[in-house]
Amino acid sequence: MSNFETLFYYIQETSGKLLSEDDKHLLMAHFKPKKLRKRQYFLQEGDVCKYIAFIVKGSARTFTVDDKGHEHILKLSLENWWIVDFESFYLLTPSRFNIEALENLEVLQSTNAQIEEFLKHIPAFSAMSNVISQNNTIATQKRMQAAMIYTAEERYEDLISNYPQFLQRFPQNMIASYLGLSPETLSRLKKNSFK
Amino acid sequence: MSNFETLFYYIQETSGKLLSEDDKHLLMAHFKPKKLRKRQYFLQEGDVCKYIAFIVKGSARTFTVDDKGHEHILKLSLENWWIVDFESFYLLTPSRFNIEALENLEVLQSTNAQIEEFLKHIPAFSAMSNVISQNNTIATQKRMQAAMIYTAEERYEDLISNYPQFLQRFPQNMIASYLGLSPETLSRLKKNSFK
DNA sequence: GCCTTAACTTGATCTGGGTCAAGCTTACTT
DNA sequence: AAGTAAGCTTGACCCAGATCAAGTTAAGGC
Repeated sequence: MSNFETLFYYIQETSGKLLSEDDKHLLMAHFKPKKLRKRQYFLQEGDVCKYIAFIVKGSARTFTVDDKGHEHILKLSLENWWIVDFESFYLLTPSRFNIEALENLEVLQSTNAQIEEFLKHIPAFSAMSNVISQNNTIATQKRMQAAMIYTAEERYEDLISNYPQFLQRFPQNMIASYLGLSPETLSRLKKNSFK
Repeated sequence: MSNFETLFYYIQETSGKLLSEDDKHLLMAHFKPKKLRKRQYFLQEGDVCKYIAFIVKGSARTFTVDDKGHEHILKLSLENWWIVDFESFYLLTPSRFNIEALENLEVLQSTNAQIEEFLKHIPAFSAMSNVISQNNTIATQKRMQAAMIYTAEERYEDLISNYPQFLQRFPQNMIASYLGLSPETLSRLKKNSFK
């Protein structure tokens, strides 16, 4: 499956609508393939996030660095996910986040102006956008709740059942940071859960 | 200003578009005014959230109860906010949340099916919906980040500068729960910040 | 206006998870 | 294949914020 076929398939699956040939040509004209090597940055703190990108292959992390120089991972992303800092992308403000490739990364990227065009002219794209924002609202609410109520151990078990791929694809210290834990705590927690 | 005028004004302000007379009639036909007395529930855990409501007057809290019987407030809502559990509302699943009036509450409520109609037929409504979901995405991302990085004190100061009305309208123990703190901790924290 | 209940404060103590440090393992580099 | 770096584990210690308890203030109900 080519990069674009992956995107087309994703849009149709998510929206429940078909793309016409015209739709596909429009998407192909305005989504640009881009490759990043492991450790390269898709977005750097302080820059405006000009692009939104669809991951065709590889993985990435979105993180901030606090005053003490500690990194905090807010999001881990795999194939068929979007990477972007929405705040910066919509409002054109400098981003507070970094987005870094954790493996060699292949994406299809586009700008805000072009996305507006897609939303206006491609019904499947606009339906997809609604579905995503709906899912997103639900997921963040859940994660919020999880962060408030659950202990470290419960959050780890939650991750295992909701995103088992993460354990294969991301090093443990990244998972720890994503869960808001120190690497040491996650290590100990795993040991105890097998007793 | 009548209940509906408040809603019309809100939609126009948020969307940046005007409502036609037809639009207004459609809204008036399908948003039902409802009053709840202080302590009454708009939504109870386990029920499906059939309505979304626009607060015309009063305030509410969205909270869950954990295994130990402790309440956790996820959201505090005032005039010109919406109350709903999106997950339950969209997916028709039983809600894990309670939504309770903290003051006598006047809302305008509508169902999922009717909202779909508004989105289809009223451009200002659909634009408003996009703006809200955009703001929502940004706000939750910020709150997520805040929860991961900031100390209790920093989160409290953040609340003071972002939502100063909250201090007037909500009792301190509710604010503590919203911030993920025990009432005792918030009390101590306030004392120290005035030293 | 009195009484009950809810909200807030203050102190004493406890604990989950962080921090620091050192050793161990796995995996890229050249 | 050896060398170096990155990731993981384990132990000792520490601290922010929770919990428990008791007293104080404020506010709704009749």
